[in-house]
Amino acid sequence: MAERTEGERLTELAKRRGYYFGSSDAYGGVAGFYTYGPQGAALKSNVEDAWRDRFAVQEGNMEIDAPTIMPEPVFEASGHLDGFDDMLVECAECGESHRADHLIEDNSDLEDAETLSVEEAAERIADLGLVCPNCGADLAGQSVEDFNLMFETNIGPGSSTAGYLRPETAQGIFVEFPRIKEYARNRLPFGVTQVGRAYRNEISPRKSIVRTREFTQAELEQFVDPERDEPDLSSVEDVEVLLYPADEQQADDGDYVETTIGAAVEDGIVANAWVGYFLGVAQEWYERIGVDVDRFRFRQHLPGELAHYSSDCWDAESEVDGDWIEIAGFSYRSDYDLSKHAEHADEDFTVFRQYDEPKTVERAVVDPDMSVLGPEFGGAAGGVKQALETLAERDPDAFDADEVTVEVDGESYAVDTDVTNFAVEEQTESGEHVTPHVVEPSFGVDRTVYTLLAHAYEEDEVDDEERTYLSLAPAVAPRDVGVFPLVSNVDELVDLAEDIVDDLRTAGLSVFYDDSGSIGRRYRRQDEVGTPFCITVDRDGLEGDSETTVTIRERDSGRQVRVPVDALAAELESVRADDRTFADIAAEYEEVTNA
RNA sequence: GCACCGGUGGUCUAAUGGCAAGACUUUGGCCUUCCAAGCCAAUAAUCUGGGUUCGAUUCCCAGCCGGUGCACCA
Repeated sequence: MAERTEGERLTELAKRRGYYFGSSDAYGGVAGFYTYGPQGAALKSNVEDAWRDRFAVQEGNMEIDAPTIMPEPVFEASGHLDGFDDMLVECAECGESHRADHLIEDNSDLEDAETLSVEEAAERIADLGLVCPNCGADLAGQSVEDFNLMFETNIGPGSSTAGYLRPETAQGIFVEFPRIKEYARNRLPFGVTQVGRAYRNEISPRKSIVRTREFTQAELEQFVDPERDEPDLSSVEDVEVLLYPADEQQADDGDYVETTIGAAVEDGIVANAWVGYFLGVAQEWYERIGVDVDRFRFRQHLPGELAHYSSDCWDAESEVDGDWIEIAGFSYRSDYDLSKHAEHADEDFTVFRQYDEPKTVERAVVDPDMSVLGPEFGGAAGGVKQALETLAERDPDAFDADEVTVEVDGESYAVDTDVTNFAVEEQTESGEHVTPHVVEPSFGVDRTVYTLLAHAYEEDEVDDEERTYLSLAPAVAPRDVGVFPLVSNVDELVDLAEDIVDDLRTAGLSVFYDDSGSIGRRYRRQDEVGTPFCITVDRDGLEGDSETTVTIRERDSGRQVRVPVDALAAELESVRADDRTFADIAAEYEEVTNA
């Protein structure tokens, strides 16, 4: 037992107890896809609900639900098409993989090797006599492989419209921004969330549900005015966090920085206040759902890891089996995403921001006489008009001369200044269009679930016997409570237990009824799936004149208290909602000491 | 994708070129006791395909799945 790693024991338990298992096993299985069993589906759904509550409801944000398939142009705009279309060539000697396009570009005057087909790239490599940069072996004859991490599909019959399964949920939000901003009444800041599946055709899925080809993300896109909006840090400034900044990672004796969100933002460790705000929110949220804070940190991206548009990015990481796994990313993305879509799509991805006072500005304008330009320039007239408008904005002085010259498609056109109707007009501007900046907290739901299970996995000894239990937080545990009659051959006990099951289910709790085998066995069963409480109906609770009582047993400690039947639903709900703890309940009622 | 190792009931293991064994779990029955240990019974497995062989779960090859390392993770 001791030799098996945490991950192996977890995988075994997950399979046996219905948390998750490899999909399509009946057909040999398929790498990178997992099915959540009854417990896992409930746990995951509880995690998603908890995330929704914190990042959508409590923040006053909007949630949308976009399709998982989107047409090709979306990913042309987002950069995923190019970004994923890497050509790799592998060295036969040392096994190292290299970007084929980069190798060719570095060793020839070709600038756009990315546009080559894989066959052409392989030919170039042979022609240029390229060798492996790692070991120097000849790369000629090695096949060049196309790497597209997006799943491609066809939309509709035939194959006219190419589509892709989204590699992240975020694009669904960015693409719909022009309409969503209307729902936000064009006022920044506002946040949009989405919880859903995303797909990446990973080369090598690993580590059970940590790296899969289909996974669930919970993402928030916070749209802010970069010049005006500041987060309200007051609610998180005292939150304590363990930071691992880039410079500490690079230092020989690099160490963590234990600080508070307020101090980290003030000291500039976390450069962006919005990022800092969400780190604080996330820290508290992770704690609440049961992440072990001693095995949790925020790690800053190293300069080399940063996407070129991102000025600061932090990952939330949890420790499992000595490895740190990324469970969320907090990225300042500037206006990159919306600007990209604005370039490619025919919609307005800006928000109109009104000035405090309308401004009067002088603006140079032209109103060319097309009845002259048309006959004179023919088909180029339209282009000339546009060029004149641009010129008036950029260089109004040019219109002081009798004649202005503009270039359209390489041709020069001279226009009589009178014909342009150049004028400097006073205009009233009430505001301006701004492209919002984006702060993106992006959570991996599956990895969060994995972390919760790994951090909840406990083994201890009760009466010299080994016990395995999942110390899951009541807020996310798949089952809220188990209900047992102490023995199954006493009708009174069974009847009352069944009544309690009905009552608790009516109250919205997830209840598991069990009357088979010894009571200890039933407790163990629930311990292993992580049910936080078990209610046992015994004779003692039915005797005497006072109200009927049953015992509630707490999973981690095994402590029991005797609680009136009428109080059960309210007590259990309050614990699930984090309003009370078992200790509060224990203090209020009589503790059972036999056992 | 490469390399190495592995793949037997739900789970963990055993064994075997000739009827595949055990433990735990599960289910039914008995029992009735607050922490998996009682009794009886039942269900349930050799990853897939090809080859060698009279016969393959076993040996060989390929694939699939899993673990580890490398690479990859925009």
